[in-house]
Amino acid sequence: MTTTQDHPATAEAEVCCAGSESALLPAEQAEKLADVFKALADPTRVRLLGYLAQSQAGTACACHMPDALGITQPTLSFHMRKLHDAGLVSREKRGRWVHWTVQPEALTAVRAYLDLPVIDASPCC
Amino acid sequence: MTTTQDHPATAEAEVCCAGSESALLPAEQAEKLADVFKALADPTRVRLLGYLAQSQAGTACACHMPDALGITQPTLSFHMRKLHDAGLVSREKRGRWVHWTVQPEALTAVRAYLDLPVIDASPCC
DNA sequence: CCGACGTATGGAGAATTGTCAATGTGTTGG
DNA sequence: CCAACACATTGACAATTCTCCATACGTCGG
Repeated sequence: MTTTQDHPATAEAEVCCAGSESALLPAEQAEKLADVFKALADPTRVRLLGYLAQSQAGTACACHMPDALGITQPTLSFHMRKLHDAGLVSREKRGRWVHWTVQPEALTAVRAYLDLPVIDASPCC
Repeated sequence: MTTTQDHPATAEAEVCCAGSESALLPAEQAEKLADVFKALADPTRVRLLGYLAQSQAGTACACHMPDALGITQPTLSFHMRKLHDAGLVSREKRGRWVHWTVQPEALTAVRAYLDLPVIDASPCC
């Protein structure tokens, strides 16, 4: 279960650079980020969310969701549930129809993560 | 296989707004985006990539990858391969050790997608 | 050249995911 | 009140994913 491998000597100059020892994201936070990424880890859902975002006010009725996706109604329902569970869209029932709206706020954490502020090259290795 | 449901009449005012008919992302493009999201759809990989990004010049040797992850060496190799296959990191072998470097360019498409320029509310529904 | 080391790969098993057909639930129109 | 509709849920199945152990591969030190 142990991964770290001892370097021959910490004092000697090694092929491998002296460990930068940067911090690790807390497990809980990493899981929350991964959950959002999971919700987007399917082409159909990527298209559905993109479709919604392009609609007026980020809202569209499910009945407008294109047949071009080539999926059945239960499958569409399945995917919208995933997006909803991840907080990416909100659900509003108007009569018989369900209207979905993008929740852009749900993406702020992911966007911050993806900015990945890489430390510019210092004399390391 | 058909999802679209006919509205009683296109002419009549319905509960559901007149379809915004926005375009759908091309399947190929949606798959490429989903592939990157898949690579990030795991807490361990989210932490690994974050760790790399925080290291000097976005580079770190695998031997520095923290034991705190609680995974075995094959599992670490498995995850790094996923990140590599998605183009998120590059691999460079220096002697016995492998050094990984973040490839921030691989994220530009995803970042553009996540900007989701929602059209501000027009009189729709 | 040989043994130790860092990493990758193969195989196996449990868990999760995506899809569909069939069915259930709530709403609307006649 | 009843039939048609919009959507959700269930159950089933194939495919994928994550994890480990065992082992193979390439490289370095002695």
